[in-house]
This record gives sequence, C-alpha cells and structure tokens, in this order.
Amino acid sequence: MNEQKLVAILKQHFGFTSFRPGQLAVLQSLINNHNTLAVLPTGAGKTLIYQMFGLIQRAPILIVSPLLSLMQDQVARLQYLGVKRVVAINSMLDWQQKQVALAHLGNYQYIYISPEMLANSEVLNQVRAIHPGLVVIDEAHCLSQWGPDFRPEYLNLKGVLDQLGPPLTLMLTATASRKIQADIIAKLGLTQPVTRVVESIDRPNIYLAVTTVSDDKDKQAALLRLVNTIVAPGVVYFLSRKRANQMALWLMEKTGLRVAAYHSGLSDEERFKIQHQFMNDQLDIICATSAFGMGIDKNNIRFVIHYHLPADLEAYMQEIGRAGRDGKQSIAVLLYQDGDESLPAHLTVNNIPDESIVNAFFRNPQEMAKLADQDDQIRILSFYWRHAYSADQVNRIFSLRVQQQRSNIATMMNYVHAKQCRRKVLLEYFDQTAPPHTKRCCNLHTPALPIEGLGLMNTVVEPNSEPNLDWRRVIKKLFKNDD
DNA sequence: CGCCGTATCACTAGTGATACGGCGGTGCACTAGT
Repeated sequence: MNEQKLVAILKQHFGFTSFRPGQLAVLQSLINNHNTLAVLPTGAGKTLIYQMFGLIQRAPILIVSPLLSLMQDQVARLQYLGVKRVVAINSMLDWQQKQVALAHLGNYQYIYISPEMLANSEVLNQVRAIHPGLVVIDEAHCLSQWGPDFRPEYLNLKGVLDQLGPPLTLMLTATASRKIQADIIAKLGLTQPVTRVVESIDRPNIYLAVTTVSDDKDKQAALLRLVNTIVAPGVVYFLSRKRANQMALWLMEKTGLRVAAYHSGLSDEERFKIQHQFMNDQLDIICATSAFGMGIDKNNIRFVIHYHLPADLEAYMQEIGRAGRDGKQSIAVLLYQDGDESLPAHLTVNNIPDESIVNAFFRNPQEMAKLADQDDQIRILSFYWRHAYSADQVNRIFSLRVQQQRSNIATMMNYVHAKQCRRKVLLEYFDQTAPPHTKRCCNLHTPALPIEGLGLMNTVVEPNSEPNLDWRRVIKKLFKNDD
C-alpha cells in the first residue's frame, strides 16, 4: 500500500493530514508482514499505528498491556472515538463477564490483555481460536525490566506467540537502548529479522541538571529552593514511599502549594483521585515513587526532580520524559548526595534471590511453591520451576541479572559525574546523537541552575496580595496523608 | 548496604555521644474468610 493511500485513510478516519515521525514506517513494515520494534517518544501516536492497521487488515488485534489502568484508559479512549468492538480481558471483569467476553472474543477487534491473563490456558485457547492478525506488546521495555524477577509471566509471552502461530508482532516502547531492544526480541523468541523503527527520543525542551548536595538537610533545602522557584506543576521522584509521604507533607507546609504523595501503598481510589486532581491542575506537585507515571498524559508538567537516584538510565529517561509534553521549556533536576547509589543497589541487586535461596527452593520445590503467596522471591522461583528451569539455569539468570543491575547503576553514576554534555551522555546510551551543547541544554559548566534564563521562574507573590491558596483543602490534605 | 530514628547511658538535669534495630519499588490474578 503506498503512502498516498495511507495518508488518505489517515485523513478520512482520523482527520490528520500527515503522519508523525515513525508512524508511516511502522505501518508500512507491518503491512509488509514484518515483525517490528518501534522506539517512539511519548506522544508520537503509537495507538494510532495499530488502530490504523486494524482498519486496513480487519483482523483482531491483541494488545498486551502491563497495567490495568492503561487498558481501561485505552478502551475508554477508543470507545470515545467511536470504536465499539474493544474489550479488556483482566481481573476487573467478574467471572460471568469474563466468560461472556471470552465466548464472544471473535466479535472484538481490539483486545487488551495482561501477560498474566495470557498464562491462563483457557484464555489462551480462546485467543488462539480467533487468529489475531497482530499482537502488540505495549510498553515493551517491561518485558526486559520486569520479566526476570518481578513479573515472570512476561517471559511466558514467547510461548504465547508460539502457540498463536506465531503471529505478526509489534513491540512498542519510548525508551530502549540497543541492548534492551535486543533483549526484548530475544525474550519473545523472535527468530525472523525484526524491523526496527527508532526515532529520536531527545527532548530538547527539557533542561538537564544534576545538583550535588552534601547531606540530607542540604538536599531538602535544595528541593525546597527548586520547588519555590520553578513554576508548577511538577513531580518529585523518590525510591521510598515513606519518604514520599514525609516530603509531601513537608513541602505543603513550607510552600503552601498543593502537594500529594503517590505510591502503591495507597488504595486504588486514592491513587485515581490524586492522579485526576493532578491532571486537572488541582494539585501542584506529586511526590511519587516509580508507581507514578506510565499512562500519565499531562502535557504541562514543568519540572521533574529526583530526590533519589533511579536504578538505570531507562527509568530516568522515562521519568523525566513526563515533563514538557507540550513542548514548552521544562527542567529535570537530579539531586545527588555521595553514596546515594546504595539505595537503588539494594532495591535491585539485593532483592534477587541468591544462590542459597534458589538452591533451598529447588531442594524441595513442591513444598516451597505452596508458599508463593507469602513471598515475592518464592513466587518468582515457583514460576521458573513450573516452567521446567533447573536450579543452575535460574542461578545463571539471576547472576546475569545482578551483573546487569550493577552495571546499570554504574551507568547512572556516569551520568551524575558527567564531565561532558549530559544530553550527550544520555543520548549516547540510547545509541543516539545529541545536538550541539548550548546554554539551554544542561548545567555542565554552571553548578547553579540558570533558571532565570529558562523562563521557568515562579511569579513572585506581592507582599500585600493574598496567596492563591484554599486552606481548607490544604488542611484536609494534611490530615488525610498521615500514612 | 547505609541511613534514620529511637534507646540508653553519662553526668549531674538537659544535652550529647554512642549503639542498635528496622527499613528500603514496581503489579497482575485469585482465593479464603468475613
């Protein structure tokens, strides 16, 4: 199918006169029946690609998605656009709804599903029966990042694809180095050559800064200074829920801004509420763990500050990439204190079962597997055991994983201590070329942040004017967040 | 592993030094017992 024809379909069904970068190349690759891996920045219109492919091929499309909330959003969005034959198969359906949906699976054109649900043989049989014309792995980096030691069902997708044919496969992500790309392809067991469509993931409107502080007090002071200076809304990332809670309260007290914490310790209702308040500009700052982000499509986030060091540059890129979606000047500041790397090291490396645990498990796997509900490590080990891995194989997987995580943190530290342009360091990690360094690029030669020059200054409140603040709301919040 | 908060002791009554224990992220699905 030629470009003119595709543009005509684009115009007729979506009202756009031209494709965004990457969309056409991915679409043409799929039409030519090539498995495709697309690295496209957020906002590039990834959904449109498979939606349009669905229009052309008229075959069911299976979209593997990591989060329930993402599935719900996508389903709602398609339905809003007038696409009715769309469904999400997940635990939000009750038993009866699930049976009905599975029995009529052939009626749907877009089927959203979790990797865990695809591990259910009854579900997989139904999916196989409708012969999907395309399987989309959305947020495909999860396969690499979550598969080995957090959500092993992601590793099961290789078997799922085998059972389905294998079908034409599209892997979508916004951040994947060449190494991660190769890992995604390998973990899916794709042997045919894969077409890669990689667009620039540079975000020139995000100023990159690292501020080194001497201790925690100093770090808090730096955070407060930034939050008081830079115009909201913004996100502050933490590696600890407790810290996120504390700092949300503290920032609210110190600044009078509307601040809330967001992490997996909150109920679904609270998370939903906070996310939507932030979306609607009813909150200025979110103090979050990595639970906050995927699927957040707020375009006016002006700053992303890291209070703790992320475990790898992929995570960092994902998190700072949430700033400045509207293209306006934004800023990413990483606050670093000597030794900060030990926390991400702990959370990654030290949580991977060591040899003694693996060996103990495999000495009595049947009994141990019964405890899978009580312990995350046992749960992962049970997965490998059920899938006929030996203790040796598992030990090898984990030891490689530990090495990888250590090297990821080292790479992160490379960014922190960069002696050259930070954007260059960041983009080179993703095998991309950075534009020439300018003053508006990063704080390489300027330890103090030139925020003035960036036009991100908060408007100063006149001494006599009332601060724009609803105290009742603030007080209500203060007493609500004492987790 | 390294940080933080609390406990304990010392010495002479409120503060400081040291020791020690606990803590630290991400999500799906399913089930048992209320």
